[in-house]
Amino acid sequence: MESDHKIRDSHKENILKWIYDRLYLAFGPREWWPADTPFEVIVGAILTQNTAWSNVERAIRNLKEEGCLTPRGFRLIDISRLAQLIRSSGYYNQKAQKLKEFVGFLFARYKGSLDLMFKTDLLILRQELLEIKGIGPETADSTLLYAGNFPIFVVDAYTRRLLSRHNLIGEQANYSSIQNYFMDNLPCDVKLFNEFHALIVQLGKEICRPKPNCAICPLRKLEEIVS
DNA sequence: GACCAGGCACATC
DNA sequence: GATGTGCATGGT
Repeated sequence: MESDHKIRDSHKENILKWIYDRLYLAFGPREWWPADTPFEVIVGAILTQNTAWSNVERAIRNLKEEGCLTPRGFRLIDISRLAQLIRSSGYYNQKAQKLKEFVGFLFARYKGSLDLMFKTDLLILRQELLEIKGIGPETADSTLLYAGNFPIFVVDAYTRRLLSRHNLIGEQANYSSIQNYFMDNLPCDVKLFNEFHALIVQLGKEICRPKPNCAICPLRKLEEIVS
């Protein structure tokens, strides 16, 4: 029984390694997250919720031009002005509120310092982030991995789609079960988690979304090894 | 003009 | 616990 699990687990491990290798070969290092500072990563993670990244880029550009893309800048800026600057990212009233919630937390708990915040134990900090209104599991994990360099796997719509399309997870799989699928079957490595998630997003954006084109998909032979 | 995009909170049953 | 709904812009 236990050996059955081991066989299954090593199979999963091999599939994940296979997927990673193919994606890395196809797309190369992604060098994520596309941002200049950890704070910009967090802001981008909130702004990209259910929104195309191109819409977020415009918002980030506005924030930089305004010179307010810092914890202190966000603390001081009027929320209606903030909403106006991030308008292109959609849901701008909600997102302005979320950004204010986050910096409110950052100052109340960590004196406005991300360095201090990221000195906290991973699981404790993750829980704290999840308690902030507007930060759910994906935003929390993006923050932890891409801004804080913590070894945690980010699950998003692309990840879910990839696994369910290839029948690697059930229809009903929730966030943490998908996250565990990766983290239980991969070495716990920040660089690997960073690169893998970025590659999955690249696959979704470049190959699957524009027009599903299996002929050029780097994973087109996946079915053959998933048996 | 419909449909989609790197979610999340909240209401209702 | 599952399911539905509001939030909103810009690209295809």
